[in-house]
Amino acid sequence: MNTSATYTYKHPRATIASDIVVFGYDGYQLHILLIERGVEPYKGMWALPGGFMLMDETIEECARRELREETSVSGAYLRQFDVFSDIHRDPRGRVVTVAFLALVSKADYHLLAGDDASRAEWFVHDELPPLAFDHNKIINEGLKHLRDLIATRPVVLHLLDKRFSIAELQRLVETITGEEYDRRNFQRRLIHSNLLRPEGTESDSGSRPATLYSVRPEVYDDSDDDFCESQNCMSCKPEPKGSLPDNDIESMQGKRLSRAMREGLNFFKF
Amino acid sequence: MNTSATYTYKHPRATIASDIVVFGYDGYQLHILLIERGVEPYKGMWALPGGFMLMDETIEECARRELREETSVSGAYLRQFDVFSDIHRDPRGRVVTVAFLALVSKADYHLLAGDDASRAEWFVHDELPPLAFDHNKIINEGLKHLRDLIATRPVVLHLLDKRFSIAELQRLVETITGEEYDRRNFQRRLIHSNLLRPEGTESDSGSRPATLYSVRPEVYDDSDDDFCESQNCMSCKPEPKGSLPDNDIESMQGKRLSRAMREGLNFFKF
DNA sequence: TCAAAAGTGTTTAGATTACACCCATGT
DNA sequence: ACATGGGTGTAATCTAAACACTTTTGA
Repeated sequence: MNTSATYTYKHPRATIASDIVVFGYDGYQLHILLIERGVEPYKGMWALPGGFMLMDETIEECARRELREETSVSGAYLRQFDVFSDIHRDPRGRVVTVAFLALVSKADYHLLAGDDASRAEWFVHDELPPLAFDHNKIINEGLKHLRDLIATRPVVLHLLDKRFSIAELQRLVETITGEEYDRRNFQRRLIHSNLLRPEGTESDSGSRPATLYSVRPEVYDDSDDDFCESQNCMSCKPEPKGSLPDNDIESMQGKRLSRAMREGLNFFKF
Repeated sequence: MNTSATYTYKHPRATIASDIVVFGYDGYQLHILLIERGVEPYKGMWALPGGFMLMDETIEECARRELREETSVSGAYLRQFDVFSDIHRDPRGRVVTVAFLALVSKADYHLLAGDDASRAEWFVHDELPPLAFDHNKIINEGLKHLRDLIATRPVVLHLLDKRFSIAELQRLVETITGEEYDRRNFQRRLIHSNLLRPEGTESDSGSRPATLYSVRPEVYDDSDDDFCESQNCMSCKPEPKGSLPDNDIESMQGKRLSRAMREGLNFFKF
């Protein structure tokens, strides 16, 4: 834009930015997406994708744009989770950053560094390099938030590939919550949950191939970046009234489902 | 300060503010604290307490300061819950606001309007006057957040007076969640929860006086504006090892407590 | 002695856990 | 045929909901 223009105000103002903690899952390990900074400060160091808010965009739009520009990731599930405003958190001056969480399947993206980023790479979530700014703190809070979220909403599903096995999902939930669950109970719970639709089977594998599932599209409604608030969310309606999808509730060995199950919520609070 | 000084930057900047949704409970109804604006814009209209962030304070400090200056409320439980950044949300220009939740017992405060506020008053949470800016939206999100929070953390306890009856607590939980619970089950659950300590009884009442309780101080640790993360939180330790407080778990009619109960979490998800 | 709200005990439906077992595949 | 992980059935345990009943106060 205009490089010589300046902007003058009666009171000092901080700068507003967004930083995004992008979680990616590959069926085995939870990763975090980092960029190598191409400009000062902290040039050459790893950092979270993010950047300054423009005057004609909301902070959500800012997060989405920066993510796209710096890493080529687009269309991800995004959710604001905290604000960091320590006075000296940025050597350039007063910068207040709004932290976002993004959840994607690693398989969905080919990373392409751009803009202020000279590289963009996935790191296993607990093997991170030294980070610029207070990004370590931001990531820690992001992990905490993800743990909280998983107990309330089926957000983890965003981390899975289009088609996935229940074992993959279990590994994911276990790394996030830090607990272990009985393989067999976990399986039954999910198969009967009405959240998933079977869709083919694994190829190779050295053992019996697992059934692959996809998430019933009605389960999430991202229009508001939130779950289960649409009228069409079958998993959320107490009584679907009409005929049920494949997994007929009543046909299941005569056992009834828990309320939590029927509602498709509170899934991963084991 | 210096009234003629100006501040010049190379890029345009938004202003950062905080707004606080203060919830107050009086044993019967949930209230929200509003101020009458004493300055333009929206002069004379009701609004949330809040204001611009200064350069030498964090956004949390800003929220606390504005709350004190405009309403004289101090020492409340405060928690950031959302950021509002719509481009035209403030007629004065681009203002991004960080929304906070505050939880207090109405009895603890004598309101005293000050600063930009000409009046400060409590309103029943579902009988609010027309509000300035997008404050209606902020309050709605605040209520949603409170509902989410209550299922995860025992935050409601902050809304109660030092000493309270279980009936008061039940009314509170019911207005927040919008559900009704069996009085007797609710009672037992809480009495056996290990969260409360009996402390005298109600006076007058027209019927059998209720036992009053106070919250065991170990239950919350506000140092980080968060619960149950201190080493001293007895309710959170899986096995307190030593001797238990009054409410000995094993002595309770031989019935064991649920994990949720023992941990003192997930209390109000009925 | 009655109304009104506090508080206790017990039953039962149903949800979760633990675990034995069978199945399908590659080597 | 055996190792490996996928998937099913079921008994035992635990939890939460429903509700009858007793207690304590003021009028």
